[in-house]
Amino acid sequence: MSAIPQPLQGMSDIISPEVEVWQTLETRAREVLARFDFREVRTPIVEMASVYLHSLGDTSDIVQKQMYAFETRGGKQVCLRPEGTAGVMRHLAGRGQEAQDARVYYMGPMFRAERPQAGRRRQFHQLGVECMGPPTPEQDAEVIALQAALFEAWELGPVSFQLNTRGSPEDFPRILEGLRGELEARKSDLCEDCQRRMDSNVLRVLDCKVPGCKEIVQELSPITTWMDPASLEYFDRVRKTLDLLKVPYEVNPLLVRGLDYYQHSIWEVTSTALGAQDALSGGGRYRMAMGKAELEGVGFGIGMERVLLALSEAQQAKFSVDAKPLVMLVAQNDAAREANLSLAADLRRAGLRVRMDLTGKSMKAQMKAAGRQNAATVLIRGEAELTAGTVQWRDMSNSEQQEVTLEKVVGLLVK
RNA sequence: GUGGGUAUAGCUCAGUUGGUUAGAGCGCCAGUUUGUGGCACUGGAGGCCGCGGGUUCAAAUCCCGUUACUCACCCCA
Repeated sequence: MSAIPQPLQGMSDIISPEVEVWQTLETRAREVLARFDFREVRTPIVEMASVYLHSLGDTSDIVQKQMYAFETRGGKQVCLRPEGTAGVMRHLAGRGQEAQDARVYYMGPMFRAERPQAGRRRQFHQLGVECMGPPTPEQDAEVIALQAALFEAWELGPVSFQLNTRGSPEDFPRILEGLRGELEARKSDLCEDCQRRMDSNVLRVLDCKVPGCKEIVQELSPITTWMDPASLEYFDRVRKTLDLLKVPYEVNPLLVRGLDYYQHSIWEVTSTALGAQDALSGGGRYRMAMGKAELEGVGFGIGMERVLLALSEAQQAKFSVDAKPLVMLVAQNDAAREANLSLAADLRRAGLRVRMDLTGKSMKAQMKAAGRQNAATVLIRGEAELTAGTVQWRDMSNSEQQEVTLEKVVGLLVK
């Protein structure tokens, strides 16, 4: 047993019937994305480590300890992508006007070396969207509307859209200073983590789950206190546009997001169907340096594993049963089995899903297999049918059986 | 990186205060008069009880280590 290799920790094979759920989600997503006129971009899974080092913020945990990084034989520092935005920015950087207008999306695996838990894997899959261009509140709202359309297409049930603003980069120092100032007096009442956060990442104090911290946070001034009027005006227009686009949301003044590159609109989608990791998706407007290029855009990433977890069993079953009905060919003897090989070729060419026994099992065993595999139709041939040029057509749902000529079989099955 | 729980047949699990050939259900294979499924009955295959070490006359059962799974923290999708 120990000799058989297992997948790496936090990575797993995705198999039927679950893989059909993935396929359905992906297909529906592509339809929605096309309606908003977004195009797919497929960037490499391995990039130069520098692509992430500078863009995600050097202090984030992702960069500090979660990257699968290694050195190539040529001595290059590379890593498996821990998220999608930076790779897309690497692609767009230096592309001038083309990049200015980009509306792109990606789907695929990301890698972070964390301890796995419910809704968190080391290899996980994200669907991400990046919309470039000048920062307008209307653009932010349109991207949020796209995200809402995705969840609607997936029939995900009730999800909560939570929206907030981080203000402009000019606001940041005032916000951090303001927060630290108000927290300083209460520092000894904060949990250990939050005392550490006061230096490393003050904003994170706002969404601490420890009850004592929550109380303190309630008494703080909202971060909008330290924002420029222009930033507040920006946020108002995002909200107005969302109303016009008929996207329901709620403002959560305590919402913060982990990555440094966000500014102005940030949002999260959560589901009560999930455990501790209840965020299905997170997004926001960002500005990112990539080499000497500076890019700004708005986008979001959706954790596909979490979407699957949030889907009810019933919905998953519904998404799985889209396979075509199965036709099973049953043979009484070798001659019939050989004839069935040709029949199988014809039926498959006609687009039907066909299986047959190739090992010479008894008819009883073949019928049993047909039942187990949920065949809709069984075509049976023995000596009598071979000489007559017919097959026995058995409808497995009601056990009704009749003899039909070979010429008619394809036509009957295809309709 | 930190902490809790779990690890016995393909799957879901029993296994009493350590005791001799390790069990059940489902699934699988074959039969119940030889050209036919789903029900029922009969029989069969399949486990060095995660891996390594220790205690003991004796370990699935007790002790230590290790790996994986799982849940939570940190952090994040």
